[in-house]
Amino acid sequence: MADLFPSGVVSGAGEPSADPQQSLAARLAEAEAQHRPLRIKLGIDPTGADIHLGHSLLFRKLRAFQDAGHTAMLIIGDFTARIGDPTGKSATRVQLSAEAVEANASTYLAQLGQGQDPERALLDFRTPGRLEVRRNSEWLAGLDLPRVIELLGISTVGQMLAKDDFAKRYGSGTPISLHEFLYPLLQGYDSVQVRADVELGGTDQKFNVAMGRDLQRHFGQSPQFGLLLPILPGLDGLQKMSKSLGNTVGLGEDPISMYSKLEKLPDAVVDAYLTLLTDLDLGALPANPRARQQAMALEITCLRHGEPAARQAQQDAAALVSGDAGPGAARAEVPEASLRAVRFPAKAFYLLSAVGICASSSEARRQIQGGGVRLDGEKLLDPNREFISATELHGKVLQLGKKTFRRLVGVG
RNA sequence: GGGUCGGUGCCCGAGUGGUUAAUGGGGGCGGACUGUAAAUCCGCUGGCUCUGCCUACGUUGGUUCAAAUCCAACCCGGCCCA
Repeated sequence: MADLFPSGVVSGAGEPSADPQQSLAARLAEAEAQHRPLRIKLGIDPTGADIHLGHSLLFRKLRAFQDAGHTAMLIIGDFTARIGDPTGKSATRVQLSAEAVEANASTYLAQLGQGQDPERALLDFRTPGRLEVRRNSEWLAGLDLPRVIELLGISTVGQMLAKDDFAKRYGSGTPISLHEFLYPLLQGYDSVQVRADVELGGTDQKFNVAMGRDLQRHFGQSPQFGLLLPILPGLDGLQKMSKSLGNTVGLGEDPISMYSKLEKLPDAVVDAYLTLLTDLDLGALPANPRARQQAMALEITCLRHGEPAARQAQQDAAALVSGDAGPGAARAEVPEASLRAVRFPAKAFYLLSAVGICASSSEARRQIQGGGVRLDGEKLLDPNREFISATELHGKVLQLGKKTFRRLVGVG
């Protein structure tokens, strides 16, 4: 069975026992004795549409529990998402509509492998009893004031201010809205509702997970075990992987972009990726940093897209960047960009933005002037260079910097 | 509710009537170097099919030939008091 607690990956939250692994083991033994599967809670926040590698680490673990015969309780935080996330910088954030949340939720499930080939799916959607998907609006939307007050009474301001995020903001004079205090409580209440035995989360979730334990105790349940996984560093190697930081690799990304992002991951975090996202044996891998990096990129791409696609991506990525980008790039698989929306005659800087390589035509102009743009391997230096028709550009590869490529395709 | 300080570009943060898309730092992007890395050095970092034209310093209105800079009201926040 897949290891439920690989070394260095597990830490407990609020367990009396000094050894977290031991108390998880106790939990498992207890389930065994009672002939019942453990209920493993994992909450997801359907605020964005994409799942990235940082999330997938949690799902991998959840899957391991499923494979060991336990029940995954996937909680979609549709209610909490609608109000807003307190850990964000701006307290007032866009309130998502119910429809938007629902749309995100189904995109999530699709990415997790709902209705897909079970081999490639992140979670086991098929085996009966292995997965329950719940939305927390089921029990949160109807909470009445007396119950809310009861929840509020379980914690104290002091406890709330002990939470890292709150402590920082309070200390620095950044506003904290009262309703933000409700978050940990509501999230904890989810644990009560689903009678979670174990809650999975990143180490940054320690506070919330511990709160869940308090609430469960308050409501007469035996408190869940918090299984806290390390936070995956982002592509910058410094901060956590997070969409708002723009340092993510999305599970939905094509093999090439996935591979090429990963192969230039900072050395310092390559091993973290290997341990957290793959089952490879570190000792068996090449010691050379570059080779190791590539092995990691290949394996992760492989897990998601299958070996043939991953190998192809590796080759293509090499071809794209190798000095003679021209012929190499012409063969390699490059995302296509339609010229349909481009109005001809088109000046170079306009083309870049119209095709979506640059965010704006002004930026495109700057990039060209800065020498960062190539057309079929040839440096494009005049932002005002005019192209008269789509046929002139059809099939050519437009390149920005070292990693952005688009094959231009004309109409028809 | 009262007092007080403050709201500047992705972030932090200068600027307090007049050669301005607005000093500086961070981040980001591009170039050189390299291992498609790190470190280092250099450039760029509002928008627009752009030799010019737009829109920008919480919001709205006002005073000025001229405001991010002065005035008023409003909105939002920190701190202190109640």
